[in-house]
This record gives sequence, C-alpha cells and structure tokens, in this order.
Amino acid sequence: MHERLLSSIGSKIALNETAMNKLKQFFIPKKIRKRQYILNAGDVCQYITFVEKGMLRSFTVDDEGHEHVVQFAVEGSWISDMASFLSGKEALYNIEALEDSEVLNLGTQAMDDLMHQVPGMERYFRLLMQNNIIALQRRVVAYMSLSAEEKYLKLMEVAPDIMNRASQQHIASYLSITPETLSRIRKQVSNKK
Amino acid sequence: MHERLLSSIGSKIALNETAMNKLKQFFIPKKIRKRQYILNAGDVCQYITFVEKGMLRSFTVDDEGHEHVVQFAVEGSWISDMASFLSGKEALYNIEALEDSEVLNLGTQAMDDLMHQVPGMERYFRLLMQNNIIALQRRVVAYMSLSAEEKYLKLMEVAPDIMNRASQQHIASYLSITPETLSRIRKQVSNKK
DNA sequence: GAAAGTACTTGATGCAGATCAAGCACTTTC
DNA sequence: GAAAGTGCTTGATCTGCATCAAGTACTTTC
Repeated sequence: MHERLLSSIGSKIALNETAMNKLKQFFIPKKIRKRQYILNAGDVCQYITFVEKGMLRSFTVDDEGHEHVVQFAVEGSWISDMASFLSGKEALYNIEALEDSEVLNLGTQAMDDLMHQVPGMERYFRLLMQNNIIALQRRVVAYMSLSAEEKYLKLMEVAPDIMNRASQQHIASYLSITPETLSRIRKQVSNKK
Repeated sequence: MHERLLSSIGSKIALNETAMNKLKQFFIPKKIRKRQYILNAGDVCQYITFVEKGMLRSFTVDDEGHEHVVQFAVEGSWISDMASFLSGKEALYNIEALEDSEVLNLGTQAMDDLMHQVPGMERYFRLLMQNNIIALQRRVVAYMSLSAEEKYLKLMEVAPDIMNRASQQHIASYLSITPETLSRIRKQVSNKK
C-alpha cells in the first residue's frame, strides 16, 4: 500500500529502512470508489493526498455552473486544495475519484510532525513544490499563447496517459475548451495523418 | 540593502542576529537600470533573485513574436526562471527591469549552502513555494473561467499596486488580452461608476 | 432485452475579443 | 523646438471558439 509513496520520496531524498517504517505511520490509507468525493468545496481540506493507485481530479464550479478541472492526479502524484489545507479556510475546489483508487492522506499536524521527525522530508516537499510551480507556469504560458488545437497537441505530448484515461469532457475542461470543440479537434488531427 | 529580505524571511521563520549576518553573505547585491535584462531566454538562469527595490517582469516570446508576461516582481518578491535555475537547462523566459531596481541574487550553490547552514531556510523556501503554487492555481482558474473584464477587475482587486506601476501593454500581456481590449475595458469600467 | 442514462459527434448560428488601421498625446533626443 | 519615438485610444472588420440543438452509440439498470 505504500510502494509508490516510498519510491517517490526515495527518488528525491535518501531513505533508510528505519525512516521508511516511521514515514508510513503518518499517513492514513484509504480506498475510494469511482465518483466518490474526498473534498467538497466549502469544507476545509484536511489532507494532502498521495495517490497510490487510480486517478482523481480537482475542479471548481464557477458562477455560471461550469466545471473547471484544475488538476488530474494519477499514481505517484499528490492532490489537495493547498490554500485550504494550509490556511484552514473553506476549500474552493472539489476532489473526486475518476477511477476506483487507493490514496494515502497526510493531515496538517502529521505533515508538520513528519517534517520534524524524518530528516529530509522538508527538502522533499520543497522539491515537490518547486516542480509543481514549474509545471503550473508552463500551463499558464500555454493558456496565454496557444490555440485550442495547440493546447491539445501539447497535452497529448506531455501527458498521453491522462488523455487515454480521462473522459473527453474532463480533458476539455482541463484545456478550458468545450467538449464539442475537443471532438472537432480530434477529428481534424486524425484526418491530418 | 537587505532590509526587505530580512523582513521577508523573518516573517516566516525565527532569525537571530547571527543568522541574519550569515544569511546576507550568500546574496550578491546588484543595481539594475530600467529596461536592463538580467536574463535572456536561451541562456541558463544562474540566480533566483530577490527584489529589494523597483520592479521586474519575466516574459516569454512565442513563435509569432508575441510577448507574454509570466510574472511581475515588486519589492519583497522573488523572480527567476525556476525550471532553468534548477535544471541548468536553457531559460524560456526573459527577465527585465521595468524600473531602476536593486536586487539580491542567490546562486544555485549558494542556495544549497544557505539551506544547510542557516536553520529554517529550507522551511522558508518551502513556504515560499507553497504560496506561489496557491497563487498560480488561482491564476489558472481565472484564465479558465473569467472574461477579459472580470480578469481585469480581479487583478485590480488583488494587486492594485501592479496596475498603477506597470504599463498598460504589460498588464494586457499578463492578463492575456490585447492592449486595445484593455483600453476599451478601462473606459467601460470608468463609465459605469 | 427494453428503457433510461451518459458520452461523443455533427451542424447552424452568435459573439467576445483579436487584428488592422489611423489618429492623438506625451516624452526623449540632439 | 523640430523630429522621432513610444504608449494609449478609437473605429471597422474578422475569426476562433462557444452556444444551442439534434442525432448516434454505448453502457447501466431492473
């Protein structure tokens, strides 16, 4: 149940057997079923969640009732409403399982303790955050400079796994285009070859 | 020359006199003039830069030659091409001073040493990165769900200082709209009152 | 296996914001 | 202080993608 977690952390910082065993204890394992929510907008986000198996998405619903996918999380990645998790304020995002999934939840206090008690964990999280920023900046630039088709092709190139596993609606929402447009783009792209 | 830096760090972690003095030594102070570049796309980004005074922007130029402002940095904030700084690969962004400015540069090695030698700095940077992520996610959602006018009003609300100090072109670029559209929006908004 | 729900496709139409173009105001230069 | 450069405004036109609408295919339910 913790293989992915340990290999993710182990790839960035050195971990001995003792550290590994200690580490595990801070996390709460949980199985969630497809369509199940682990966070509802308006609640306070209690955990930062590591995905061992399956796939989740975070999304907001705007004033017109349109959904916007903020993030997909597959095996080996983290998901949360960080603003809410860190501040204790109401979450803006919902988090929903897109497949039956297994996750490891880390609470606020547990995260603090973990960083104090297991050497290197502060560093691990810093590196994680850094990589996250790089990815987010790229996404911002993509939204600013690319057409619908270009965004689609770029995502295809960067995250083909997501393209295969997520529904077209959700991919469209992530790219910030309508499902209709995505459908037309797909047709066009497949005709070109 | 280091007041802003020390107060920024001091607000997130405890710093005694000794730590403060030690800290300063890792940074290279530099004065830059308006329009001067401190990073050119294609070079490797050597520093993460703290702004003591003035204002800078990072931006990319796309295939059609259009500029896109990724970030504004005013007093008390950091700016860099993080992907390049961390990986040693070619930078995608340019960084340019929008006013005469004073900055403190932190090199890769210096950053590492700083985190090892001054307690709490690892934590400081983690917190910095976290807040950055929250802001970036908000920006992504804004791009996805808001109209040009709404994005303008939101930025006005969140960062009125930037609206006053940056040129209209740069603000338009940051909002990912044309200067013409921004001009029209401004007129509209001022008429409404 | 009929019925209802859900996901994707395809077509017709509309619109927010881009592009193109020209003019105005202010600032820098020598 | 004339000339050139730079930034903002305003108008006319164009366009990529959204919206609305209807149809098809596949999946779930009992």
